[in-house]
Amino acid sequence: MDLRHISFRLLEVFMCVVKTRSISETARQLHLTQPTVSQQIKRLQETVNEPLVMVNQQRIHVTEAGFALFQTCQQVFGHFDDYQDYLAELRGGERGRCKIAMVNTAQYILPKLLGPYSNLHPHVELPLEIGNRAEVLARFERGEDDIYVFSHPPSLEHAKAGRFLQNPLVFIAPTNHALASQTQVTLQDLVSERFLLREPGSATRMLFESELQSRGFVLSNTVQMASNEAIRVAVGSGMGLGVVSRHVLPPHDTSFCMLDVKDVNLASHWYFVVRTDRHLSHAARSFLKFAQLNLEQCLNKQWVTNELNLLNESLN
Amino acid sequence: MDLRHISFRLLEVFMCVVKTRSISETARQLHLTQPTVSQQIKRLQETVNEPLVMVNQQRIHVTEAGFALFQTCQQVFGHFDDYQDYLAELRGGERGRCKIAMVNTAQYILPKLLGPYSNLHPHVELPLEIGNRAEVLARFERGEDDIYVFSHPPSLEHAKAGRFLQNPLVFIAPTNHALASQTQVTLQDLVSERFLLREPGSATRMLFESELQSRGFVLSNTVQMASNEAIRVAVGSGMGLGVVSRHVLPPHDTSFCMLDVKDVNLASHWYFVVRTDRHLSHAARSFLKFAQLNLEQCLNKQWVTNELNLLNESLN
DNA sequence: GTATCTTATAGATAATCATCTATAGGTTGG
DNA sequence: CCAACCTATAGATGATTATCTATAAGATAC
Repeated sequence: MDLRHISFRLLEVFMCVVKTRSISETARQLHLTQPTVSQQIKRLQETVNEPLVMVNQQRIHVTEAGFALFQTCQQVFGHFDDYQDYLAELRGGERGRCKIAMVNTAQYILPKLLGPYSNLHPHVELPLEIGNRAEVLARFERGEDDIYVFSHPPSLEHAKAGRFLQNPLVFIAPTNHALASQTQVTLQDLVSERFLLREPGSATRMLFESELQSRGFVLSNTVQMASNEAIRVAVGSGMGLGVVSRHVLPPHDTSFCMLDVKDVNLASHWYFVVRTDRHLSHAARSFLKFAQLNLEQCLNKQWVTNELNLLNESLN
Repeated sequence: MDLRHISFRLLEVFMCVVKTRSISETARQLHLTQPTVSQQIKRLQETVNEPLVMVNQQRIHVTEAGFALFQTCQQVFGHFDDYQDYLAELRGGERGRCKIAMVNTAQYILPKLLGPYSNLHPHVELPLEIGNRAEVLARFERGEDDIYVFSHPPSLEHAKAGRFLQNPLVFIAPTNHALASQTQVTLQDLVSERFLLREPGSATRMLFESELQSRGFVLSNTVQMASNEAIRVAVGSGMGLGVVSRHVLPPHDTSFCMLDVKDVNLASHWYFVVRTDRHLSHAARSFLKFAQLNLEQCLNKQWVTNELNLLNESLN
């Protein structure tokens, strides 16, 4: 039995014949002519190499083999119906996967969106990738994920981006540091301090360094630390100063304080970025739509910059 | 999603791509060229209207929808594999149906074959139809069954028959009847007796009546009875004489006896009859083969006339 | 026995399919 | 950077399919 050239149409016709017990009636129901149906059945029988229906007195008798095939077909179509349902859920964003790659710092704010979304769409998988800017950029280049979260989006040749949150960088110092109580601190006041910085691939570091460079400053004393937490704790312990995203700082930690630096504004924004040359999963679209509508509820309104409507519209 | 024009071949190709994660490898395995596979996948995706695989860095990534379709296909092919197995059993005669229509009298002997056969092939359905000759003949004309059991087969224009058992008709009388102890009884001695006969459609009756007619006798006193058992019991009770198949008589009943009629030989044979213009089920073939090989073991050898080899050979 | 229904067969045709070859444009690994 | 892969696209072709119309032949019903 060579199934290869059997189409689902053929099975559909066969099933209708079994159901109606009539070639002519099948032809009428499926808007075919009677010879067409006769011939289709004949071909199916030749493929299966077994009589499936037998005509007796103008009445169709389904053989054992025919009935068994009918049941098989019912199950097969059942599976495809299930698949259709699955697709519908997928397209509705109720099911599927939305792979998000984000830079380290984003992990302090994105969960505030992901949590509510996940509660609303429990069947959507949300695998997260977290890395520094360089790593996420590499993933972006390879198109490994659906959504990328950057502050400062990469080249947008094959991508679109939408801002959704301010990302103010602040200088932090130990509470007992000399500069802590001073107002109107300048960059000049800071460069001689020891700075605790993330690794070179980090966006925060790059932003800070480009500011320094453009203003002709060079740090004399830096220590590299692997994470924002490490920096925060180290600063709290008096090891030096730090530059971190405002979002990284827990609200009630008194072991450090923000400096009032007057001549530096390292504000940037968080962007959702998607590639335009890759298919975007329905779940990802669904998440971005959700973000657009729920940013203000999920995140501190103070920082929200909701430009996702533009992004979402351009994705249609 | 219009499944109608999707062939199983297409699904096969798709499954291979999912398994190998490679278009080229699939082409090699299925003896196709790479563009063919590419295009097939493309067509499938257009039909489903959803990306199923995505190519990234020369590596194929299967989407959610693609993997779900793969699983659907696996199940679908599983069902067809099951169907194949079922067909194999059907063809081997281990499964299926063998519908047998037999004349009343045959029910005394056929079960002796059916029992052992059924034990050997427990999954074969053996629905039996029992009627008098006229009724079975009507079924035969309409081709309602696989095998018909007749004494004296009908016109063999669209049928073949094979003898398998003698069917001697005997005259029975009450044990205390005057003729019971007489030897060399003649037909002439009998015609004035009251005869208990089956209905006109019965083969036994027809055979007896044609014998009477050809010899110019007419029965003067007949009573119609519905079954062989009724006749046997009525004869035992002294109600009259009977003509019945030898096989109908239980071995140890002393309420009646067979007469020694010298000038009448109403012997006939049982035949298995099958139509040649209808498909014969594998189970029916299997049963006839079984009968050919086991007649002597299942039935009293004294009466067996095994000509089923000819019938079976002509059915190939 | 005729009108009406059923299925089967033959012959024709346009659409579709399954393929191929040739080619182009990316990736990867020395 | 080149050779060796990978996949995608375009264009061509023969085979197969899905249809149809016309017709025949058998069954049914009044």
